[in-house]
Amino acid sequence: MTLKRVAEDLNLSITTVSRALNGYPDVSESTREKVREAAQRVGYVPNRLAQALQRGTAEAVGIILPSQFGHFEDPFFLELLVGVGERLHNANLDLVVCAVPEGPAELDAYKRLVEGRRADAVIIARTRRHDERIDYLIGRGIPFVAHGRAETATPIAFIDADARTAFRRSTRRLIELGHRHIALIGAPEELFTAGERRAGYEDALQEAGIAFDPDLYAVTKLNERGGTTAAERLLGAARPPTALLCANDSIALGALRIARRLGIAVPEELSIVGFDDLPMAAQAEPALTTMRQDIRGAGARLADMVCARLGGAAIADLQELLEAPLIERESSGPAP
Amino acid sequence: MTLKRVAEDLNLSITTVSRALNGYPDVSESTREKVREAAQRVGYVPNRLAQALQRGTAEAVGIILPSQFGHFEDPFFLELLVGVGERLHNANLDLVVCAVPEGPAELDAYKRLVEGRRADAVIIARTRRHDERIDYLIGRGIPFVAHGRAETATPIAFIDADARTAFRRSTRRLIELGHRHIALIGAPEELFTAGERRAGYEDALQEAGIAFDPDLYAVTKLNERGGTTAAERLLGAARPPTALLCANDSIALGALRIARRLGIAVPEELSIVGFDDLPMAAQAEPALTTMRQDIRGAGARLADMVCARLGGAAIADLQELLEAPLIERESSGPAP
DNA sequence: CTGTTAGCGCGTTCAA
DNA sequence: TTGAACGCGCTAACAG
Repeated sequence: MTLKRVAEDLNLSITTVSRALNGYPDVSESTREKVREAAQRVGYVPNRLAQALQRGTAEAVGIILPSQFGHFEDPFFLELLVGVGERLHNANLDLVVCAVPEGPAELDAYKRLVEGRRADAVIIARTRRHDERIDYLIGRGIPFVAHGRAETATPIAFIDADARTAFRRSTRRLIELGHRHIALIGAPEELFTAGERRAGYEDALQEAGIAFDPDLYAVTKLNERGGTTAAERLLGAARPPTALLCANDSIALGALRIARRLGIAVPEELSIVGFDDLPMAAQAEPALTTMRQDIRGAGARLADMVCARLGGAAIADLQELLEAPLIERESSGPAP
Repeated sequence: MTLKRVAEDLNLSITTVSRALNGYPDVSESTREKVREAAQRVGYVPNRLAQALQRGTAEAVGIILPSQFGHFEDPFFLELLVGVGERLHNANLDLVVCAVPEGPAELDAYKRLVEGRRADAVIIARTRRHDERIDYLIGRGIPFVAHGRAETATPIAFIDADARTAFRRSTRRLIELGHRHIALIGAPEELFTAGERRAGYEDALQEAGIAFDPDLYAVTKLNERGGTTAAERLLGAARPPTALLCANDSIALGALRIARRLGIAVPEELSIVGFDDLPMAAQAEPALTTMRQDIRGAGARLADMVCARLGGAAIADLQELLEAPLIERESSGPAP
């Protein structure tokens, strides 16, 4: 059903029908009513593609889902997606999702999205310190907002958890509990957040006069398997740590499993702390101490920010650093 | 960059450029090369909106993400999304995702998607026995494929796990292990799969000459909390079951937690079996016995099926029932 | 208040 | 082998 057919039915011009439906003031009330009624009756719905072409915008925002081969995806993404999606839906914007394998294909997907005019703006997640996606978007002048920060020449719109503060606080708390031998299982160093987490950890150590020990630092992918391998190595050392600070909950859960397998009691002999507060964190045995991030809320804010950006808001007003409070559960306690 | 500008640069007509790029035979090789080179150089990418409008198709498929208020989402969806998304991306189709709260808004979202010509076809998941979304799509003649079956007057394109067979097999196995008191924690009965799961369970009971006992049957939402409340009730009965068959892994994980809290040893005193084989199933303590579903693979097949459907394939050729093999881990064993 | 005209970027007739 | 002209469905400038 098109505007044209509605117009023919009513013996009116296409223009008048369009104006009546779009609430223009210069159309008589009686006509407007007639048009409204007719449109309703025949079930007229505007063709968004045509609208978009005419307006020169896609009325959509894009997001890339980097899929990992052979691995289950991070539940993090689904929450983010739901948060973003619901809010965009209310703003009458479509969400175009591209799932591509992690790697170079990712950037191509962004290009296709924006150069094919399929999306007016994009959202990017899991930012890297030097992020070619961001460089590309800045270079092309495409509006975007990021979940996470990056090292860029010009400022970007972002929302991020203040991981540095959170990790400093958590490390401090562990020190307070008597731990002196605290290991960090960090994220791959190309991720921006990896540096933040490590910095927070080092801040606290320094404040307490504890030297950073490279033997107590490991780096792995942000999934459970990464946690198991890294924890295995750290716990098998001559002087194993009494506490394990993990870059995210998946890693922490992996560490928990290794501890159990090695017969190390948690939290009596070893404290473990995660980050994210995934649903499974509270369900773990023992329940995982972690730092909380409201992922769905962040998604909603990201959607708001995209809208604002499309509306011309300044980047400086679109930068948010969120608290990630420490949730102490059963997996952490006094040093042995 | 538009076709027009490329044409102007080359002193050719828009038509010729279009044809050269789209591989029409009636254009000289030399012209084609020149055009290709120029397009490449200026970075021409066709405007998909314009293409879509012209062709009368959206070159996109839609999918709805039903979000649950106050609950974390089922990881199931993310896997499905990745499977669908990757395959569609390769087919050069966009995936537009709508996240809406579960309920009546869901149907509206579908309407917006297809009536606004934003999607040529849709994918629906978690089908209900009487599914108004399916009725609507059939009524409007919109191509769609479903993950799961439904009771419909006309056949539909679907992919589904053969839960009936899987549940029969699992129940049989438990009987073989000496269990006679087997409880089922089923899904909400409006879901098609709920009936299948229960039927498989009943099939096996009947084969073994065991009467169905309504006191050993509970129904809950497909999440962990549902599992805890249902298991609590079942295990607190006068003659508690020695085995718990759960509609999915989330429920089973909830049941596992309750068993632990009640001091019931698994599998020595109680066997627990799930469905889906989520990543956390293998990580649970004890590792969960479950029935495996390849969700990402199903997503990929769904994408193929949508393409086939859009290409005019018959519905009868687009119906797949997949095995869900029993994966025996540590949470099941001989009856006490 | 309403209609005519033009054009968004593209594919596809029909002529030349 | 190429180009001019038309239309997909819609909104907006300009007349009347």
